[in-house]
Amino acid sequence: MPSVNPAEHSPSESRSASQTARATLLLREMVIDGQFRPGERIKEIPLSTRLHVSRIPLRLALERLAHEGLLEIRATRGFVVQQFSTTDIYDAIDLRGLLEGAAARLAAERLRDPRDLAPLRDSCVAMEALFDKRKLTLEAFTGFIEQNARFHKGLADLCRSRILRRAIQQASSLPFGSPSAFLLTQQFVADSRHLFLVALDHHRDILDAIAGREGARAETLAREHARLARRNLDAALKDRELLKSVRGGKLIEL
Amino acid sequence: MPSVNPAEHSPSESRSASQTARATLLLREMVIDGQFRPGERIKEIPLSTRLHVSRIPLRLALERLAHEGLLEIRATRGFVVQQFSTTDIYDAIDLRGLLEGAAARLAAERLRDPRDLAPLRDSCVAMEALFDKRKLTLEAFTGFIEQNARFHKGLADLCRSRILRRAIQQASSLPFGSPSAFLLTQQFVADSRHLFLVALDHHRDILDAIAGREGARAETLAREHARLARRNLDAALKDRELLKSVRGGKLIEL
DNA sequence: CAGCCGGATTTTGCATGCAAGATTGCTGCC
DNA sequence: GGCAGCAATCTTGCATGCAAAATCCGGCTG
Repeated sequence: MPSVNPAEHSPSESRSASQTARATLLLREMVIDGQFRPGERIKEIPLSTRLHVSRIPLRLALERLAHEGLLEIRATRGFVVQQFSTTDIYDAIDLRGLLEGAAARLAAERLRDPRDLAPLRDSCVAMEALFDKRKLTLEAFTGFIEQNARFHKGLADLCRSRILRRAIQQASSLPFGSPSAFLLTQQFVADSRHLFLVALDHHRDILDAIAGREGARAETLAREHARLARRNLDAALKDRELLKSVRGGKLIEL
Repeated sequence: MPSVNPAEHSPSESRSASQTARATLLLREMVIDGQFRPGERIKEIPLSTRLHVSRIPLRLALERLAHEGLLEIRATRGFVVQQFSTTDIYDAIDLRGLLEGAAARLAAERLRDPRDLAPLRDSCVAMEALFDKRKLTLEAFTGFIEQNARFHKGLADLCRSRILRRAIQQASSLPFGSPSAFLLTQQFVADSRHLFLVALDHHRDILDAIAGREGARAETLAREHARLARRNLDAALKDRELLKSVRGGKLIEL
């Protein structure tokens, strides 16, 4: 067991939650970590002993991950981990862009009180503060990720559409569909400063468009903003070794 | 069988499939049929005896319907049926329009062999044939629904994006998100002929745009096409009694 | 030598039962 | 009379066990 199995360790951390929640968390990490070969049938009994849960909560966890899109339910019974082509990933990014674009437009159209923009504004201000130092530290890096998530969450909330918010969440839970995808590795830290500055600029523009109730502009900007993730993907794809260290990289078929 | 509970009858029809599949089917119908009050907590044991399945497959069915968006998982344990505002329904329709628009654009952009358009073309031809008679019969009505579904399915397939196809399917499984929503009742038959002719015209235009590789045009057309469903909703909303007879109408909060 | 068929083994689907947690109603105190 | 605390009951979460279905493997036949 070279890269250790988290199930064997630290059972204390996640013991409080339900078995199903634990199994879901652990299993998701295992899948994303590439501990199953794509196409390989996942057998319940060995997995349940490995995760220290019984088969019932394990089954529920498998179902949930299948709904997320990480696993596939084979007609002839059994779960299999999904493999993703680079096209799939591009499509997932564009899908999120499409949905976030719609959210931005709706946010502009349905905005009532400008004070509702506070979460977005705060995120921008906080990000700005992170760039004070000339060099990007690791804390600043993780702080950026955090504020980025906050902005995107705030955008989804602003559209005042449960339906669309739900769709965005589902699209973001898709592998590589998250707004922070491909940013979650330290190797990029050195090159990331520029990217982050551009992203912040995008955020400011989107905020400005919503504040000015310019729906079409907000939509276009948010849609294009998602394509920043493509750049990261392109960078990762250039170096296979790097790709393997990216979260979920082992699920990409080359 | 007008409105009786299907669980009590015809256990023969769905006996072959798995218990979970049966439970999912039956439960979905019960929920859409309004047999639970929105906000009411669904108790597993009485339901399981009523559906003639044990709690394990019932639980799985509940989870699936929750993922579909019909049920909500309450934090303090338990499932509850969702209620939908008219805004929710409008948003669901627009979401499908957004996604189908993207699919139409991709279909135009990624089209290789014009022969791939055959499914869409066939659907249009078949629909046309249904209008031969001056008056719309019930068979023609159901035939229209069928061909409509075929067209929309074909559109999703043409975009060559698993990710987008998946998103469309999820959006369409949302209550009232289906391309045939609000058409599934006979009361509308009389008024529907005009609507159907318009829909067929839209389909032809979308097909034409894709065939001509006019991505932007195809996107706009498909997006607007979804708004036909809004008209049906508006018609249904004018008459409360009518609304209650529409599939899923009892889930709408007024 | 390849393909097919049948039995052994594995694997999943599901029912039952139990224990922990939530809910409700009652009682006693303020 | 209202509220807090407690207890009884109900409800869900989960483990175990069994049966059916699928898979695998070896032998047989063409």
